[in-house]
Amino acid sequence: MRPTARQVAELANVSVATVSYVLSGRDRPVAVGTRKRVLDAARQLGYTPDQAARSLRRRRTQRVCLVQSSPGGVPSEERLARDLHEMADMHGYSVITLAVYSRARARAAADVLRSGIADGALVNVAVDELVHDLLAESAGRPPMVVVHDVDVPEGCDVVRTPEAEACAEAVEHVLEQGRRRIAFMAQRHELYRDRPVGRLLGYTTALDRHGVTDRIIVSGADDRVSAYQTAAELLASPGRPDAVFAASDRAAISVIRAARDAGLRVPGDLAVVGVGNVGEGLISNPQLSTVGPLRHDYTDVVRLLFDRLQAEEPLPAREIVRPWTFLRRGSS
Amino acid sequence: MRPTARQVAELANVSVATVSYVLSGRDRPVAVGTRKRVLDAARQLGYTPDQAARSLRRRRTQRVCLVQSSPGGVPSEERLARDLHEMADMHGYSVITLAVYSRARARAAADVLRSGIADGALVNVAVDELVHDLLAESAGRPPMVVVHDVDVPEGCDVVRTPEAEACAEAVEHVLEQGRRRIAFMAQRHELYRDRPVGRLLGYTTALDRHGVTDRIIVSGADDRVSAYQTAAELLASPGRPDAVFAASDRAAISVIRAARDAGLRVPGDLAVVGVGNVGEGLISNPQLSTVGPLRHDYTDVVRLLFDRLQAEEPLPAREIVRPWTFLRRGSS
DNA sequence: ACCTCTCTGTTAAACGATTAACAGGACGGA
DNA sequence: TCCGTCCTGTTAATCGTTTAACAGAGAGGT
Repeated sequence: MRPTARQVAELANVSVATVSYVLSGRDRPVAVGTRKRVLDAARQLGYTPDQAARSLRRRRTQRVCLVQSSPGGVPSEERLARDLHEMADMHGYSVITLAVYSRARARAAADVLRSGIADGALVNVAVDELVHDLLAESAGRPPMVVVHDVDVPEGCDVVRTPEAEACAEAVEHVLEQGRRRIAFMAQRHELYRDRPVGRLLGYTTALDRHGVTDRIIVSGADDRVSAYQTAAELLASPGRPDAVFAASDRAAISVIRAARDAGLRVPGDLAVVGVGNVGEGLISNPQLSTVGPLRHDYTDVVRLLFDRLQAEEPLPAREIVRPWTFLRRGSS
Repeated sequence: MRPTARQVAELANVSVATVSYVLSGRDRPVAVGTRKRVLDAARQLGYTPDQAARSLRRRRTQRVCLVQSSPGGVPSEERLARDLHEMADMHGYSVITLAVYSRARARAAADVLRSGIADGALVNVAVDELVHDLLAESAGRPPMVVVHDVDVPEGCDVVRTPEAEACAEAVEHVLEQGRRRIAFMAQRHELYRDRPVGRLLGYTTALDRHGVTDRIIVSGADDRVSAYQTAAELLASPGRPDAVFAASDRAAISVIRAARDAGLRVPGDLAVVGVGNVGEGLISNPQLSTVGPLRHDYTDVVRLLFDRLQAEEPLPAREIVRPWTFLRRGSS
């Protein structure tokens, strides 16, 4: 059996209250001799306060929740996870990860959050429906920071990213090079929507503006291997495109590889643009043109959450806009 | 304030015990009419049982902990995380992620685990010291599954991977091609040990067996970009190697790129072998020779943990060996 | 009529920590 | 001497849920 505060108290010859005052890090004064006896006893027994009991009483779990489409994932999510973990460690919080990849899971996750498993949540899910299911009936508890372009309930902060406009800029750039057969390689979730969103929206917007009606939309941007295969097929087809705008950098890099393996010159025969501004784009050959955030770290986003956790009284809803930009490099 | 069982009980005109019997999913019989009243009241109030209170009373958290070097990370860890999340979801568990990247963090993580934050843990940390710090004084609570070649205390399962032998095989393969200037690109943690371990051990073993004394050990296998830079420098140096054994596939792929960008033929001028057998190796040009696991999923490992959680009485310690093999492909 | 079951609900004691309220001693000032 | 204050420790209520133990009402057998 794990040792309890009671056993520490008996060994140190004090009451459990005193044990708690010594170990809970509150500012209740305790005589140095007593404090030492308690600390020694605690060490001797290997005592660590029970989290469940502490959470129940304090009404704080010292945990934050990261809600993602998948555990791990693309580099940008990885960075978000890292920044969250780092700040959590600094503040003595643990991180609980919820993977939300279906509506059923989204509803389950909403329940889990409502059950008080964490003091706050950082929601980084791209799909509208899933975000809605998560937020429905949440009524701002626990407080959340939502990284998505969506209406949030009271008690939530939101981080918006105007991806579409930056993507449109990138596509217009290749249009201005005179290219007309421009393909878009989409992420799966973009294809199953009633209207274009995000990166796909940027693509269609740019084509609309230039009066180009020819649309070549393929899937494959979700992982490297399927991106390569899709690109290989696309480039071998009769109406081969002269530009590919891929919804992720890792996909775009696969497109470059497929193009070179097919004997095409980049950007001569084929312009390639990715999304994400990942470091890997700098070591591809040629270097990858990309659309991405101006800042790579998510400390501002994470701080939003911890500000709310630290605050004594409810904070007003806040909003962050993370600007994106088009970076022309060698591949276009 | 969140609704409690007490409020549900009042609304349904029953006692809190009955509410608990209805909602906790135990097999205590409750009359259908009563059950319905309780369910209706719970739904109406949006009631979800408080996790902290439930955990305290049941002495189970319904949580498992994943301890990793970094949140997210390399593809193989990603797969482990995914498999863990999937099985956790199936069993109604949540996953809590602990990032352990220093001894201080390892000790902190050990405390957190001892505080009963989760019912069990899956430890996937490569560095000996960190694993030791984690397991020290743990005394098998909570039960853990350790993916590392280490002695584990009672109540822990261990998953061993004979990486070194498979890596030696790969290096011997390039030795048999007559190559003698074979470089090893290491992960950071391998370089700060008093004796060679894992992949580095395989490398030195193979060279020893063939009487080759020439050792070229560089770092850079931790991420793509530094791998590329390290390789570019290495290949431009006077005593250029004729083979590179990289401790990860992503690093190896960067080496191939660097070689081709430097005008070298692979495998003619330079043989390249990676570690991990990642899907990306199949779309590189040439395809990447690699050392890796025969099976890619970690369901067997994850099951080890959940068997232990499900078991009524303590289970005997178990051990899994995950075989590795050398896969010769185009790059060597 | 009486006893025994079964069925279904309630009472109340945990679980282990936190913390408001209290208490006793020491000390100093008037 | 008396009173107020500070210092340090204890008592006991509380957080919300679970669950063992109990209790009352019918049913059914003898």
